[in-house]
Amino acid sequence: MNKEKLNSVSDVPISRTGKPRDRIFDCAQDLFHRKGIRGVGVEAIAEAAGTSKMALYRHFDSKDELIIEYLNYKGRKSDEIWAEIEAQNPGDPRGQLYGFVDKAAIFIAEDERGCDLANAAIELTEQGHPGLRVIEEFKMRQRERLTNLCKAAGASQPDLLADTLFLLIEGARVSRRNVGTNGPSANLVRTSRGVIASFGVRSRESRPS
Amino acid sequence: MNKEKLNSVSDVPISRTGKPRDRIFDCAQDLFHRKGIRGVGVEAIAEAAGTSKMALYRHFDSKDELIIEYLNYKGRKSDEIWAEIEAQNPGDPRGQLYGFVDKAAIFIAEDERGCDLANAAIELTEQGHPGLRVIEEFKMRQRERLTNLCKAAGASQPDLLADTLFLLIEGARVSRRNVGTNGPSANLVRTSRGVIASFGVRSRESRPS
DNA sequence: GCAGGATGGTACCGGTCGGTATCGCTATCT
DNA sequence: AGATAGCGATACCGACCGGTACCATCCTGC
Repeated sequence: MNKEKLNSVSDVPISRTGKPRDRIFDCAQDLFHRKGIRGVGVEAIAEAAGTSKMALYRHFDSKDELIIEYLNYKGRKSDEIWAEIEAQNPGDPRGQLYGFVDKAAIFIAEDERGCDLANAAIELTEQGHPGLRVIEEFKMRQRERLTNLCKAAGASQPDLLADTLFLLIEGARVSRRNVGTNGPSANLVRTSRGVIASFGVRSRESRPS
Repeated sequence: MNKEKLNSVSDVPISRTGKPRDRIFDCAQDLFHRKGIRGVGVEAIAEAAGTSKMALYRHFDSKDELIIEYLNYKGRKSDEIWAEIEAQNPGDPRGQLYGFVDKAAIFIAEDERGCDLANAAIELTEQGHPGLRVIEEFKMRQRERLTNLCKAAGASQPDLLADTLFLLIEGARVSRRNVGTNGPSANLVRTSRGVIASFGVRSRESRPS
């Protein structure tokens, strides 16, 4: 149970410039991601941001507020990716659907920590924690968006296809953490493409075996 | 960040009988499951088991050792379920495959906390923590077992089918926690049966639409 | 019946937790 | 130039963290 020291080389603060509030949040966001919400204390956040605990509490009422902002931030980042996919395949829902899977696979391969929202939900064991609502709402939005995309792509059973893809991606993210890059998550693209095709949605460029 | 009090009604100790070591482990196992590894202190475990911290440290060298034993225990419990499925469908790999999915769905619906091994992997952010090895080995074994089952059932691409099911189930477990019972995890059986069928494995009793 | 080991209780260690009070400094605005 | 507000630092609060020392009791095996 050795607590990891703060002073290790990899723990150099991310942001030493900009307004204190931004620096604090940047560091909080990064530390929450890497060490988990319960694995980081407010003191460590303040120190990483090159400031003091008091300055932190001048901008955030409590650690919980920092957590909520962290969760909303991660949700926003994810929304940006959706917009990006749409921009890359304008007016082409099938392309967007395949693009969504490809993008997810890349993100999963790159980040060993998995989904920050899902991780937070596991750490927030306090019943009725306000963060849980944020997470649930985000995931529901994600599911709905995926369903709409499947509908637009002309899938035979759009709701079922959307949930299948949702589960596959969600599973790949946690599996990436548990079993590593060579585990089942490595097959996310193959398996997703197969499922999409089996629901009657064919991509133009590639055809799954 | 209000720490939940130990004295709440739902926190009555699970086991007050039996040998101290067993009582301690029973309580540790239950508390780890409900509040997460980092959410429970050794003192709380000892208290729940109706004993003292010293007694705990007489049986376990450290909290880490307790964690390792917890992880191994959860792995063993899961192995028992495999044996159960085999016993219920002797010599019938196709039945076992469908039985596996059904069983997984039931477990997911019943337990909102998801997979304890996966949850632990998220909480164990200390790099190279011995528990991570236990988790990885278990998940690898699970994957291999599922692959063998898919082979025996005569699936067209057993490795790919196994990984697809693996990801679906893993995803359903975390989704159950994030979005609740009515989320995508509710469709685990439908979606899994569809995938199994699309790999050329038909069940006798039911035929997915 | 007696010895030895396991048990439970209490107090303690240094350290961290989330959160607060009080400094003196400095940058900005008028 | 003077008022104001944000700032960094330090010390502190009660509580808990993982882990240890010590001691009185109690149950067991011989």
